[in-house]
Amino acid sequence: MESFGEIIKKAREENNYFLRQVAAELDIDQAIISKFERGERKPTKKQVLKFASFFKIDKDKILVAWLSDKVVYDLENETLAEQALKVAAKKIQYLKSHPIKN
Amino acid sequence: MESFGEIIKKAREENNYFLRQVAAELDIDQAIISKFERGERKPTKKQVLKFASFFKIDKDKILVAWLSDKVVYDLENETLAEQALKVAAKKIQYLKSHPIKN
DNA sequence: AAGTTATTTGACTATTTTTGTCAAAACAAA
DNA sequence: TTTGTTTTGACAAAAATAGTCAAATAACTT
Repeated sequence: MESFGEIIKKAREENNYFLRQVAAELDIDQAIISKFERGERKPTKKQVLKFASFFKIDKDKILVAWLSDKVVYDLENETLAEQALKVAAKKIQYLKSHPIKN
Repeated sequence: MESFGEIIKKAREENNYFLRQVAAELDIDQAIISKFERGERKPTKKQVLKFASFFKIDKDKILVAWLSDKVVYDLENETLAEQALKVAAKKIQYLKSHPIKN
């Protein structure tokens, strides 16, 4: 149940990298990575995948962390968050069973 | 499990309004309302509440529809949607039990 | 079918939000 | 203090979202 930021910070520390080094490797400003780690900014999907491949983090794991962070962001400070999640689950279920829309 | 658009379209039709009239009442361009009804655009929270009060729709109901639409939007086309939702639920649960952050 | 009214579409602009860059401040280790 | 790392914040750039409007389309009505 980790956040994206926790995952990449842990990975960075376990692999003994400085922000500067990761920044150079991934070509992302180190200030931004610092913000990612602390959840102050949210990465793009492309950036998420860069981290996954560099640190060899399971793609699904990191994507789930990232996606769920986005959802949490949408719902935080909303008292109806839980209800909304349940309804969202049903809607997604529905969309899955009913093929495409276009 | 309705979407925001379905709710307001139904309300408009049941109350026998033309888009033009709702647009005038709520001071929202009718083209935009047309797009709301068909899910082509997403309203702001303020707009959602305008609709609720004008049509006397239960606030919670319409807000849940709106919030869940947003979540669905975040997750659509993502195969990990269900997993992300579950994790998001846990995270929100956690945030609720653990007071404020600031 | 023609005329009238309602809805939808799309091009355009404006506004807001998000993203990236950079240097300086703050922090940590020695 | 000196050196090295991380964090912060101001700013610019870019992208996403929102609003406006007129014309096209669709739906009624006669």
